[in-house]
Amino acid sequence: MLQSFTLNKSSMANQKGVSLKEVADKAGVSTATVSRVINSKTVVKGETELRVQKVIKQLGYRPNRVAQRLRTTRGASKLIGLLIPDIQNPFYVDIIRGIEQYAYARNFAIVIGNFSQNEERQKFYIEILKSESVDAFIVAPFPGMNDYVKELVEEGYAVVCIDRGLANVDLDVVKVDNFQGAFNAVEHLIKVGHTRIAHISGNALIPTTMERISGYEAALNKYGIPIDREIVIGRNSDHQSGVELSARLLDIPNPPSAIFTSNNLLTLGALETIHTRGLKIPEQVAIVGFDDMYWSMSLNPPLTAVRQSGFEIGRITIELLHQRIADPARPYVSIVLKTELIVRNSCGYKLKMA
Amino acid sequence: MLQSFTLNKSSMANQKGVSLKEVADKAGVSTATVSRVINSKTVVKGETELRVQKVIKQLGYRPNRVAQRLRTTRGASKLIGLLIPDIQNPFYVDIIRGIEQYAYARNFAIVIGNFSQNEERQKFYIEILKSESVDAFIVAPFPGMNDYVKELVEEGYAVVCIDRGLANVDLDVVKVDNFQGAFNAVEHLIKVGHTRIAHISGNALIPTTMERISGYEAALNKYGIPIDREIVIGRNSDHQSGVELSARLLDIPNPPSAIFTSNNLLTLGALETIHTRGLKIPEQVAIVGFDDMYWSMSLNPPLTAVRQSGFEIGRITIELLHQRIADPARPYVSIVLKTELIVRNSCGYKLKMA
DNA sequence: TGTAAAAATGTAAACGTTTACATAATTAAC
DNA sequence: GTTAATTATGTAAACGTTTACATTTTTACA
Repeated sequence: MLQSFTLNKSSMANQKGVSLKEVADKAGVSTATVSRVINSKTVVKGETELRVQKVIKQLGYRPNRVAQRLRTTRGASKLIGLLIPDIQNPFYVDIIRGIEQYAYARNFAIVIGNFSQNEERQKFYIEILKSESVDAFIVAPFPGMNDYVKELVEEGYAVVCIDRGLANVDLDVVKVDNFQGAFNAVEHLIKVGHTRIAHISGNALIPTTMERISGYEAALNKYGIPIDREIVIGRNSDHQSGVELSARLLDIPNPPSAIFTSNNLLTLGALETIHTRGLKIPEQVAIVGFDDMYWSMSLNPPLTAVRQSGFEIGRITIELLHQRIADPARPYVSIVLKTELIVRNSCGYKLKMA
Repeated sequence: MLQSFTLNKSSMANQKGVSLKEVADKAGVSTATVSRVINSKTVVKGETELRVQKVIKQLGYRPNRVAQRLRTTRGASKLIGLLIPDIQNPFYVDIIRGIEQYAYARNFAIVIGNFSQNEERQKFYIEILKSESVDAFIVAPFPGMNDYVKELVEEGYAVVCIDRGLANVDLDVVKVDNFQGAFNAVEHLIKVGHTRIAHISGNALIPTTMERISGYEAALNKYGIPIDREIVIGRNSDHQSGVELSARLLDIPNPPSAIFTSNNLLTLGALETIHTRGLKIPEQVAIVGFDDMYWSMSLNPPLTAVRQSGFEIGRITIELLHQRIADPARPYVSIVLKTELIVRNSCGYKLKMA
């Protein structure tokens, strides 16, 4: 005899979850009471609360975040929009990890918009995120975004800028001490004996880039080494620029003995060129890069690098956002984290003890 | 005389956007008509449509996606949940980039849950994403997730698995030919003269891992090389495992002359150990890894690797999801992409021409 | 010109919550 | 044992859309 098929599968299809109303009915209370239990707003009488809790467990009820978001005013929608310039850059990945960890711990969800260093796309994502009713924006702002981000603040969104601030706009910023980080890196090169030190920088319109250039110059100045503009070059903060600009540096008649690169993609690009040409590091050309990576020791030789903790930046960002939402009038702060120079073998040791 | 301050700034704070109703009022039509114009569902009379469009432009109206999502049934909420095992792994980053690019082009937003290879956290994210009313899930399922993911399918979500499928559950899968990829890598090692080839594999509970082991074994078999279980070892698919397992391999009395690593994090870990010990690649130990990276040429020597296109996986995934939403009854498919062996300098050349 | 059919638009309910306000139950004060 | 104050709960509107259904306008055809 044939077994009858259970139709569970198809009958379950497209069912929406348990609603608050169902919980209310089953517990014999009003929807308001259930809502109050969930949000533990007003005190609900012990007995009632227990009964409602039980039904919630029993039915496996979970509030629909979309309905919550629609109903509540900004600041309670528990959603954060995250605008990332380049998700291929491990530094931003670290930031994302930090943000994610602490955001979900506070019951915030995050929506990521990776705009690939493209201004149009960043604008596009801002519009999308607005229509998703986010509470807050986390932005690493790109040149040309000043007005857009300013608008966000004026419209009442909580906004935190990471990695760099915004000219003429007051807001919360979490970044690292780029000047000091660059200074330390270049000073290290000088101390191990280099005097002809090049710098490959990133997008000149980003404050971070300029701060690192300043740190580079300050270190040279301190040791009385003249700055040669021919070997301070920059374009974009990407891998290809690293490949090409390092080639340009190595092609000049009097090439540098060391290169300081302004971020990890530039570093990797420069390494590609150096290896392709069969140059020995650090003997023929030394290199120190801004941004450490968890696999810097997998490079050959292991890379000396300026470490900035993206994870920590993420953590603090969420903290700031949380405060801002709780108190929109709190004064703006700018948090500047220290960097750390991780010395490995890509710079040479000549005068290290000097 | 004192200028009066404009209060625009503060009065704009916390304002919500322009609503459909406002558009309707200003255009002198009903909300239904505006909605129809937006969704171009029913034909709206030319003149009316033009008028509405004009008001939309004028007011800068954008539909509130949250309200849309609340109202519509599943499949129209234009939100995709993405469960990523490890955002630090560049392969998944490529997938994310592919997904993102094509998702936003189709007006889908994505929410990423990076569960860091943690089963509990994967479950946690699934619950969150459900309460965000996503249309669909993209999952690289972890051991122990079978039932959970199965449930998603049964509940009517569109689900696509990436990188690996699920035992006993029918669904759409996008992956690469792991067997062939591994086979090619190992065959290459054999052709350049290696016979004692080790394999560092990943998490044994993930199908991908097993397929790569099979490919490894098949290549050895083809050339009559006996399989030595002592040099086929695995643990997790992370950097630290690569560091430690490669050390173990190099410590045995009769160490391998070549290592085939099962993913990019293991490769980087192994490289760290090899460089730390000052071993020359490929003379003292050769290495070929699964997963190419955009900076494989920045390694020294440049890495020979099996390339799988994460970006392409992402593209196809969105395509499949789109089809599934349009036609929930479409038969399940499993898409298997070819890999490509990128030969660089980490394996040696001895018998390459043979 | 009148009527039926087709096309365009409007009305109002619904999605799942939260919350101001109203009401009911309890406690406190006399 | 009243009444007032307090506490607990309920009622219903609102958030911004979409959509089934109802109504109005237009078109087609006799």
